[in-house]
Amino acid sequence: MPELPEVETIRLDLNSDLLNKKITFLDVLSVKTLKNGKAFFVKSLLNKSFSEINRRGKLLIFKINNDDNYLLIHLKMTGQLVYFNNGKSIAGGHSIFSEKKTKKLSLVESLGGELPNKHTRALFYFQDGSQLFFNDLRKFGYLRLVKKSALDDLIKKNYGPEPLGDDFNSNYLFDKLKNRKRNIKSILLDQKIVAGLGNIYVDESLFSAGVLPDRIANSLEFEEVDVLVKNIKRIIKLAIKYRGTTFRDYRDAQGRSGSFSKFLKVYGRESEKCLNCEAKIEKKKLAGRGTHFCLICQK
DNA sequence: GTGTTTGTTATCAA
DNA sequence: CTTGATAACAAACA
Repeated sequence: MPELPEVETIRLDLNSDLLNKKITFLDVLSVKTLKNGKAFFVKSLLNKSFSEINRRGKLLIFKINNDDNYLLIHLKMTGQLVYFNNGKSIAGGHSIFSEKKTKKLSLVESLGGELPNKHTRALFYFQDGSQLFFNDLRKFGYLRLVKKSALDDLIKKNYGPEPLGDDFNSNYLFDKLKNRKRNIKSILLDQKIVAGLGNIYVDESLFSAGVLPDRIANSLEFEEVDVLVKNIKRIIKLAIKYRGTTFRDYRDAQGRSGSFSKFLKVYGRESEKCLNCEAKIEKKKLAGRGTHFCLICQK
């Protein structure tokens, strides 16, 4: 599922390729995917172009040239942004197929054939012939146009610091934890506390920090919080470097493919042997999520 | 038919 | 008011 590193990878790719290209055609195939009225949405974007693409947590923020509105795109669990330009393709987000199944497939095949397909919820055509598809199997993702003031309000209200920001540090997190009785995993999943972590990176960070996911927040010593923060930053940086875990682009010929999957130490390794000790990786449900951990390495 | 997958919000309870 | 826990959303797969 796209978390911060996957969304950041998409952002960087799109930023280098589709800025300032006029939108010559767009269509919304699933009205439910829009948070605005369709007519307003189409009218607001047609013949416009994006001047920059930013990100806050897992939310993509497209700035529009000469316009007050911003286009927000959230991929939620199964959203993808697929960009085609001159035969080269860039895909981002969650694949609807498992990794094993997609390995031998081309991009188009992995998406189930030609685009748009039955999961395409919106599409953009640009002046140079390039195309952007928003696919979302489960329809949790959305596209939304908002004014600057509304954008500022919703970010202030819903988003804590970026994990790689200087304002996300040991003192900050320790302060957030000291009066909380929730488990540490649910705290780290809370976007208001730190914006961008999801199930995979929380499990990985807690494992590397040696902290059990069901530890009560206020039971963590400062030293443990310090180690946790350092590991979150390290893992998020590494995951961005390797273009994310669920992200797959198919430009292997250009040598730009890469995946963080090979660095995963606990996520998806239920009942396999721990990479640090001889114990088996445990899995249980916590905070409503599949949660992976090692009983020996994490205290 | 059942359980599982998870980002975010709504809802309810304490 | 705050906090925390859980259901709901949706679709596909094992």
